[in-house]
Amino acid sequence: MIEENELIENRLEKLKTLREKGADPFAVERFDRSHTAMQLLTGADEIGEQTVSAAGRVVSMRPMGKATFLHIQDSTGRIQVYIKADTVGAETYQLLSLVDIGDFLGVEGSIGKTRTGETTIFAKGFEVLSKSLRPIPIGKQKGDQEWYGLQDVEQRYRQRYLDLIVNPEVMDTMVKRSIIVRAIRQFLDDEGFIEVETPVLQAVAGGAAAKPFDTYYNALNHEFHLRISLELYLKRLMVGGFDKVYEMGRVFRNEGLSTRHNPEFTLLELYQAYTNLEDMMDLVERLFNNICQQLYGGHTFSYNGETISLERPWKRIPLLESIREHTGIGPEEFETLESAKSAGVRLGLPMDEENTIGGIVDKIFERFVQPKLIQPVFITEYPVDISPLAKKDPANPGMTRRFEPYIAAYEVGNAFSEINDPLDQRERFIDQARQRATGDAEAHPMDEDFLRALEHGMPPTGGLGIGIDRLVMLFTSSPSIRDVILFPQLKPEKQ
RNA sequence: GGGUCGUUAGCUCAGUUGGCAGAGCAGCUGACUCUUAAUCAGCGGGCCGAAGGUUCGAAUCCUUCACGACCCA
Repeated sequence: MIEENELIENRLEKLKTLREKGADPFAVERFDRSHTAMQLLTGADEIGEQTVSAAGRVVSMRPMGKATFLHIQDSTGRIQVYIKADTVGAETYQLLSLVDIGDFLGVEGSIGKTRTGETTIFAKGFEVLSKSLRPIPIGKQKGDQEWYGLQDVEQRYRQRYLDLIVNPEVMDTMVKRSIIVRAIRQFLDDEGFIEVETPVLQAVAGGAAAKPFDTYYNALNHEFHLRISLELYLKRLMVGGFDKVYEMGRVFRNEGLSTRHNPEFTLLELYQAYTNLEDMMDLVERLFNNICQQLYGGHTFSYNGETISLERPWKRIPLLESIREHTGIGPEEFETLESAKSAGVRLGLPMDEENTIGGIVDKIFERFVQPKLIQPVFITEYPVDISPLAKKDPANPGMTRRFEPYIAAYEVGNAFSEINDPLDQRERFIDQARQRATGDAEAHPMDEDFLRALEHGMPPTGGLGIGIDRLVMLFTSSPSIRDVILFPQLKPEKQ
């Protein structure tokens, strides 16, 4: 449905005329390109006299009577085209008056430079390959400073295709996202990991502290949930005999939206038998350096003006030590719930809803420590009550063998030596059920099927999870998760 | 969930104390055969997010709602 609008009517009229002249743009099926815009711009000298062809969207037009300059844009860049009535013939030239900014044009000609030195296709002919019936809000520079383009963030998200046409940095970020994902797969494949796929629809959604999306499967007459993590199914595979597995997939959490949260996001989880969390730290360091190498050719990159160095080894510091460092409150104050609460109150945090020591520690850390963690650091030793799937630390009562890597104040992962003691795991689930009963909707649900798997025996295993979206934010200096997701969640428009 | 801000032409934005709704870009008509997101002359284009209220008079003030951004929980 196209609403009445003068601009659209004009273009519909032009389309009609093109069709009458036997140049129906929508009848075209293919066009042979010899080069991309970038290849023409960088390789003009080697190309020499030969005839080239290129295609793209018209992004600017400067008609000057019987000659016209325009730019076409493809996924690699923009190149100028010069079309002269004498060269292409008067009849063909007249078709140009039916071309609008936004249309797709195929051009054939020779490459050269204009008087002012811009590399340009001097057209011998052209073809309209598709017509844009709605105006494209392509920006324009007037004088030194005035820019016009697509600014409205809501429209940029709802109509991302326009954003991609108009704002080149969006395409750039998404290409980097692809490079990162590819680097991860390549790295893990080279390390001998097997990529697997596990169910998205789950009867029990576990593996993380989050509320799931609920749905209903008619054929089985049963309620299901969209997964909130990959963890419990991948561990079942460790029971089954995989030594090294990973999955990179979409998970869903029924939570609010923010610059760091989208309800669906991409999670990488991997598990490696016979390794512990020190091995996972080693893997994280190597993986991040590998990504950085592929993106920027070294082990440093810039995040919002800060230079981040991924050089190994990264600093390691226990969670409670990091809190002491930044608040002066020592580990001894977190031994009882009462003193932990009073420490929180002393720091000015509301403590009404907190009912576990781990919860209070988490809150204080997030507020006072996390923002300071710019260079890479592994925070280690997390309290048992907020780590229901991590092995207890025998040397450190109340703590688990767990770490989270932080870079540029981002939590970029979560890893631990996995619990493989089914008796311990059952106790943790029971404890979580107690928290759930007191109103914590995010406490981990009991999962008897998973416990049964553990009871068959799982080797000692190191596990690691990495949020891909935040990783991309980190490596592309993106302030919002919406900048790294092509179609971020929005409320539907009213009809 | 709470707070702050935003929503005006296709796009980017002005709009004074409440007094005829504007500009640039693009669009249309014309001129122009090396322009630099051209230049020159002219012309169109609006449910001012929605609904209610105050007022002689509302884009502007008040209320509610919708959508979005940022901050906080």
